[in-house]
Amino acid sequence: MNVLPVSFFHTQPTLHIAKMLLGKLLISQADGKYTSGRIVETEAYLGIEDKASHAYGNRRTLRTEVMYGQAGQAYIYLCYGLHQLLNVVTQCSDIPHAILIRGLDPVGGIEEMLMRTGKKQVDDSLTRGPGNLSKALGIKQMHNGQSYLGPLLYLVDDYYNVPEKKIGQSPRIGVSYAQEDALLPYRFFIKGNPFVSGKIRK
DNA sequence: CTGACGATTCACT
DNA sequence: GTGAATCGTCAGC
Repeated sequence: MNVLPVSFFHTQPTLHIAKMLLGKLLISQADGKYTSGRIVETEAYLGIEDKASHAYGNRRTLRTEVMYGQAGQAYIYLCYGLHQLLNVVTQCSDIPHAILIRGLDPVGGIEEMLMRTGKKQVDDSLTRGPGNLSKALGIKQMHNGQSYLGPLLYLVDDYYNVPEKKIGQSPRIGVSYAQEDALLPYRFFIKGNPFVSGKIRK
């Protein structure tokens, strides 16, 4: 059981980090409660040269500033005015890479997740998809800029092993606006896991 | 200041 | 398969 060190987030390529995050534990603290899940789906956004990234073309605004900051922070983006999307900032300052967490296998605090989402029992939709998992974990704007080394957010290696042959790769979801970059295979997922979103799950 | 729009989800046809 | 919900952000005026 080991909290990932800050070096994990800047000493290897972002695409590699996105793949390595599969199987890691994500823990959140909100309203004094801890909830956690195992990451089963991620997407990489490679900053200034990636048309799907908010930082494409080196666009630096109040919103994107977090991505230009230190590795290992959370970048949280309000999508469609409804959904908080949870990212991990990677690479050194001024290189605005990020990884979107898109799917979690629930592990701890499931009762709290059910309360937050208003569900009566666990089903695949509890933490499948970036909007759903943020709701279940209680992710809000207050988590923007928080470190994944704690105390509100943690990424933990509990030595859960994801075999290479269980890892799938595909284009990212919902980024058709990014033209040719929409086809880049920057999405990673654990094959067959029910908490992976989208159609391509194996 | 204004308008268009989105890294989504869910209910409904 | 289609459309509504819903609001912060950003480019352009």
